[in-house]
Amino acid sequence: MEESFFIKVYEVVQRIPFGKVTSYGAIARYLGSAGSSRMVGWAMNHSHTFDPQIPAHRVVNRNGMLTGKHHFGDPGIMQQLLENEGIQVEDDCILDFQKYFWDPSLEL
DNA sequence: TGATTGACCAACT
DNA sequence: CAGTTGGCCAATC
Repeated sequence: MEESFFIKVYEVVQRIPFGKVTSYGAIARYLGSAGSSRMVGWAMNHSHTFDPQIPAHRVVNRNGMLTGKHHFGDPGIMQQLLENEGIQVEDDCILDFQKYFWDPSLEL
């Protein structure tokens, strides 16, 4: 199966357990290219095109900041989804980010 | 078809 | 210490 880079991104994101989050760089690095972290964000932008059920809200930047919240249709949706999973979010930043951080390279 | 951008990260100046 | 640049892959102009 010759899956493209962004296809693999979707696979990883879909495997993020409930109540957990990860970062763009972590996924990109797990795939073998730390520089492709931008592609991860781009892939999330079109995630609904591939599969609208992709939990893109569980993917944040390295600082745990909800940088892509604007791409969920309306700002605030991303925070609502995270809080719905028991994750505390304040000022567009995840509290105890390390506690909820899920590294694909550790699980996969 | 070449150049630019994109929800980032890390290193260098 | 803060600003800039390089890097990666794919899509859009």
